[in-house]
Amino acid sequence: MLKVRVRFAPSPTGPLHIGGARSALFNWLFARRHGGTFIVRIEDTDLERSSRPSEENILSSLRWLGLDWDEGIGAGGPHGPYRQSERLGLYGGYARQLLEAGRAYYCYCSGEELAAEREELLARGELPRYLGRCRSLGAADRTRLEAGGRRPVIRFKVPPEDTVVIRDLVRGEVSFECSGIGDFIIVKSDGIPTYNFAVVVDDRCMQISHVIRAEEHLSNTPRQVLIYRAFDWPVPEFAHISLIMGKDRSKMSKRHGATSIEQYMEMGYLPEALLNFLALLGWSPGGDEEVLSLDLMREQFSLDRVAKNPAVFDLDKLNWINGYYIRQASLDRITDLAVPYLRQGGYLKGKATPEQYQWLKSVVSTVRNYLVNMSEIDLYAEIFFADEVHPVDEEAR
RNA sequence: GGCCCCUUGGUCAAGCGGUCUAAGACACCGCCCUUUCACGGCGGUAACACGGGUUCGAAUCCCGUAGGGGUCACCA
Repeated sequence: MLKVRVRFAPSPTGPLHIGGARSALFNWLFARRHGGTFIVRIEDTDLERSSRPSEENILSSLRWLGLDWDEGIGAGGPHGPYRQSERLGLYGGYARQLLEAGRAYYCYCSGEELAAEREELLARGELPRYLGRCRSLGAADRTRLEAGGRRPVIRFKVPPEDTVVIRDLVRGEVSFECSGIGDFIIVKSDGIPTYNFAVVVDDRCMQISHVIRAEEHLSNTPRQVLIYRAFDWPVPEFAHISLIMGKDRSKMSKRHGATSIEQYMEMGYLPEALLNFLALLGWSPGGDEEVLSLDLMREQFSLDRVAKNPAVFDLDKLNWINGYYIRQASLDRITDLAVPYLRQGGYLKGKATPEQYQWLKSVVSTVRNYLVNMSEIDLYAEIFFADEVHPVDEEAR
């Protein structure tokens, strides 16, 4: 097998969420399993929605989880920069190549024109897609349109009668007819590449061997393959992992409760428990043992044991795994983890004296069997700290 | 709606044509341990979406149907 190089390439438009963390984990496991390289790249070509705080949240969540990366933001590497907004100068040259080869063209259609075309197609019961009005614009047309103040986008010319077959490592062969794909935009009118173009250029430049990502990208993949073909670049292997869904079987979102890694951290979930749980959501080890450390998982991970069907996020099971890890961890560690919650609850002020710390340890050790996450220590700690105890009845006493 | 993906207990899942009267885990229920609760131990309820094929034989292969999901942006 060729050298394994995989990447986690989030868009910094919000905190790292459960699904993203699982994608990162699978990439990490795959890289570590095969002695490969794990790269973290930031896809921030959407300047409007991207933000530095989101990027920082994603990176710090990744670090908290213990998913370290070999190349990328903060780690450097020979293929940087690893933030797309800092690579903007690079994409233009590739777009020009496509233009010169006749594989792409300038398009001056306005938003209104596009919307009208769209409606017309819909009305006729046809697939809404760009019909290629600007495909054969001459130089004269272009100067005229530009004189009129129009800024063009660059569209990729999709070969009409072609079929794209993707060999996906988890889904098998998936094929798409090009007739269903309109000429899509690769460079926006402000000169910034779109996602479908930037990923391909970057994955090529960074010599990515396996693209492991969420299933929502599956239908984008044929477009990307078309670009690889146009450049005559080797196409990487793909592995599309199913989505994680909420209790109601729709895609996980805020209304399903906590979705960001940061929230779980704040509630007192242990990183290894979260990782263990996430790995089991879509991947199963060969044996019966389900409590697995990162080290064990990296030894056993393989893409052909990744499930095709989407998985429902089951908080009960996460709670069970987390409780299990809390019971297994050393008392010192659990006590340290408990301190911030006790302080927050007002049971502890300032730094604990050695005597207090011993007392805390004994409290933690008697109470830890009850915990599902560390923040719950607050519920059980009161009785140990209150000056007076008020049993509800004789039995409670 | 078009295209694409998916379908084993409430949930995660094993199973990759016979060993399936279908594993394991979570949740639930019961019993044991324990002065109580928790932890732990033991046991139990509970599933191959449906209909056609193929085959001596199908949870496993093929085709439909139904259901769920994703995607169709100058977002990623």
